[in-house]
Amino acid sequence: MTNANQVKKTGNIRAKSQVKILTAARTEFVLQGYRGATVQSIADRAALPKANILYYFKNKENIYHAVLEHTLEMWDEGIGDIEADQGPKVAIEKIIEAKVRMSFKHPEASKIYAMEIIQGAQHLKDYARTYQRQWVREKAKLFQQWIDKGEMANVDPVHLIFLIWSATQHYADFETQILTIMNRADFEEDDVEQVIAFLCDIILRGCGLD
Amino acid sequence: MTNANQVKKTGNIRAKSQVKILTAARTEFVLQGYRGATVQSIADRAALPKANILYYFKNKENIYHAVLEHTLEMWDEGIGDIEADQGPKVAIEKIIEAKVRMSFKHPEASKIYAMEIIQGAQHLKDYARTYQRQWVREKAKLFQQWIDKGEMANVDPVHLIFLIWSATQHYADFETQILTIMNRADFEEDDVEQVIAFLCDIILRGCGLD
DNA sequence: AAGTTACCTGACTAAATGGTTAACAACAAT
DNA sequence: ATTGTTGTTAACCATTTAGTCAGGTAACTT
Repeated sequence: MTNANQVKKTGNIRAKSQVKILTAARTEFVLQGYRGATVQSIADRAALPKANILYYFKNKENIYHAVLEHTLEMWDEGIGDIEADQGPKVAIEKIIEAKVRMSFKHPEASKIYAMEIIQGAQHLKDYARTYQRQWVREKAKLFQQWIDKGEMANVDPVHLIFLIWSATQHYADFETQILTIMNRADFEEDDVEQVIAFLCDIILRGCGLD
Repeated sequence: MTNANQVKKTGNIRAKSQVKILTAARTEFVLQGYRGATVQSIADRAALPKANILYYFKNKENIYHAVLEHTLEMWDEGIGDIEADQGPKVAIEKIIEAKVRMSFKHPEASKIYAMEIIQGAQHLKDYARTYQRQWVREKAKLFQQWIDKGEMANVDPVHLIFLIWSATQHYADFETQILTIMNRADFEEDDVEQVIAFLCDIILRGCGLD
């Protein structure tokens, strides 16, 4: 067997185990919080002995960091990028759609991130904490240009972004509450489209874009 | 000394200690989560010996329940009630203003509640879990009547309430992130009014109420 | 003054937890 | 076959944690 194959094979075991562990860990961290999730509980959920978990990850904090990192990557990929030439309507629609789809597809990722921020972002490195500042500044600048050109109502662009973020993430983070209020056991396919339609409708009109 | 005075005096010690403990506990629960907050850390923050904490509260779960209950009471008091005869514009303004003020005044309460919901509301009793269903149903009914009378745009009332909740709570729960993005150390008086104005402006217009 | 109640706390314990180690198993390369 | 690498895991340990308890003090009542 070639060296490449060997790397691939061992890499597979490693990768598979890590995915199993991280998946279990993500769930445990959401359900129990950082301190409440024990290495043992993660091991149980992953159906692996505890020592095996600590063979692949030096320690608990490492597991959490890996989960967090994965979450941030997902956020980065999932958030639709917008450009100046497409106009405010398409831009807002793209952001709303991307974020709503992410919320329904990866609620746990959103929850982990939310809990981290709520608790003061103690585990986030500085670059991760300030990363979004640049993102918001850039997008806000675009919105401001559209406002200056009279292409949309004069609303504070930064707060507009907060509004879109909060409204979309809400469906992930407060899943439990929303399902209770809607008297449902689970979300269905239609819900995603309905939420996208609702938010686009009201926010676009709110921006004078109907 | 009369019996009433005795009750008052001892009651004061009890009440004072409990407030001190609950205040410390709330902060610890926010910063460290339920499992991460230790009785010792609460004791340290309250500047009391650990055994004293457990004199006033049977156990850790009891402390948490007391904190949660206090949070729910605050939510109940703080949320402005709306009525049919005032029309949709005033109603929405009242809800937004009440919730934004609460978010800026008691961010910790909002955070505790948010974390509890995110983690699946494991500590909330059934009546607390379903309490808001009735609240939302009632208010949604009002909105629907206004829609039917053509007094506001045809937007889903339930999702409208979710939108208002999420947008307002965001300023409490994601305080850390918002401050980082706005490059600020703290919120100021003006911010509250500005957020209220922004949200009323965009949401009212979104509901066809400008 | 004596008794009763509320309040306070250092010292302790049993259980849980994160992490280590040492021995072993699978397997590929030489 | 031997050697080295990777994966596996039971047993173990030091520390932390929630909660108990016994012995106190202070305040109030009679």
